[in-house]
Amino acid sequence: MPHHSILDILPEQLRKEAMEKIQVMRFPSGQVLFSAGEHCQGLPLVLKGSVKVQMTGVSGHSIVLYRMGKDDVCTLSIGCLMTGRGYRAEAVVEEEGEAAMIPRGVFDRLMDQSPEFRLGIMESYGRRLDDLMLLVEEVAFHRMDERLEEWLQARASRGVITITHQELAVELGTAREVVSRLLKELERQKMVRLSRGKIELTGLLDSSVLVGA
Amino acid sequence: MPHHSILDILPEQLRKEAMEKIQVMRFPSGQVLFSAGEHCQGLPLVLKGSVKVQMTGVSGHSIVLYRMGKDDVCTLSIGCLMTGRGYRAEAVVEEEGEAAMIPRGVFDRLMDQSPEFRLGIMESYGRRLDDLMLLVEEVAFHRMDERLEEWLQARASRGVITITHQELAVELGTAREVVSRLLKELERQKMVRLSRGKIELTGLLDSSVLVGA
DNA sequence: TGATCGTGTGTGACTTTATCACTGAACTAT
DNA sequence: ATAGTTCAGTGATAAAGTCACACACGATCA
Repeated sequence: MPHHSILDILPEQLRKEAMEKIQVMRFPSGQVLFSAGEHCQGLPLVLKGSVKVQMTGVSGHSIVLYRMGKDDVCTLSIGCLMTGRGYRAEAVVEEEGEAAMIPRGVFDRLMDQSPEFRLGIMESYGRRLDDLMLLVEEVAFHRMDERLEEWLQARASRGVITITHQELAVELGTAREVVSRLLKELERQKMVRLSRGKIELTGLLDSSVLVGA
Repeated sequence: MPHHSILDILPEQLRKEAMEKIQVMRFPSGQVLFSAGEHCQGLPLVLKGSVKVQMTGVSGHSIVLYRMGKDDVCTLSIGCLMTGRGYRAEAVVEEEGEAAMIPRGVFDRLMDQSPEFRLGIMESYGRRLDDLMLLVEEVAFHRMDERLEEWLQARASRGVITITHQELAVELGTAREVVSRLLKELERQKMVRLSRGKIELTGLLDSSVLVGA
């Protein structure tokens, strides 16, 4: 029995009807849920796990746009579902999990019948828009060293992160060399310890702590 | 009698009801429709003119996120309307025009009653999301000289553009000095002629013409 | 008809980031 | 152990961002 905040708020009758037509899919870490150009079959609701959405530019470079986790709705799919256009980005599973697929017909019906469902969808859209606006500002105006430190902090203020420099470069939308150099500098400052495919955070001092003091 | 594609497709009955509660506002060039932090009173539908939406980062720098023109819906307002949060960006009128303001109650009713209206709203969201995704890619991976040339081309492939370097910098999300230098370089290449507050395009050769040949 | 002031533009010096080209180190599979 | 693959480090150079300041243009006012 799939649980998702946007389904749980539905009135009993509608929820039951919807449940019957919803398929739950499991996805292993690393699986590509959809890639650029593909067409959308239904609206995925993330029940468990985490998925990153990234796009690759004409330049061939990629950047991570946002992540989806439990109780998220795949906002991108809504647009593709309603307009029939293909995806512009791709979604890759980071942490294995499962999603409920809402077929087009059920989606239309829920949008029509349930103000709660509509609100959920609109909120999801609003959040994505916000995320992207913030990302634009981040990419356009923030220094790479600060962005890298923030990323590391957000991921784990202490402990070991398993990621390659290349993947980290995609997270930040920069080049692998840049990440390597910045990390080396952090290592010289004793803030991290580096090894192949791993970054150990040892003494990252969040600069905002100093500034905000 | 206001005309807007999302209203014109409504069934007669609903359209009439809506029209009664909609206020049409005129706005002069330069007017700020809303700014960051403000709360939203209703959903603006652009009937005429053009509006640019820009945000200012913590750094103090600004960047233009997208533009709205005839038949556009102010997507940002939807989110603010439904969640009650304040705007994160600001909207400035570029070309004087007018907008129809849909009050919250009418918006809710239209969303509830009209699949056509819903589709229009969702399409609008989808387009914005696409715009922003493209912008992220553009900002993260494209060279400034190319972006500048593209911007000039898109604006007017020939003729005089009235804009300051500072404003152009905000369009591209960069610094004024960078724009000044790139423009000077274009002037040396006889592609533009510069004067205070004006850029005359003389012989801009779109590189895509050459590449695509 | 200058003098003055606000705004826009030009530019040097320097830092940060991106790109290119390559080396070597670390894991994997045989 | 060896060969192949993926990751990481680094020098050289170009592009872009930052800082500081000079100057140019146009409006206004005495």
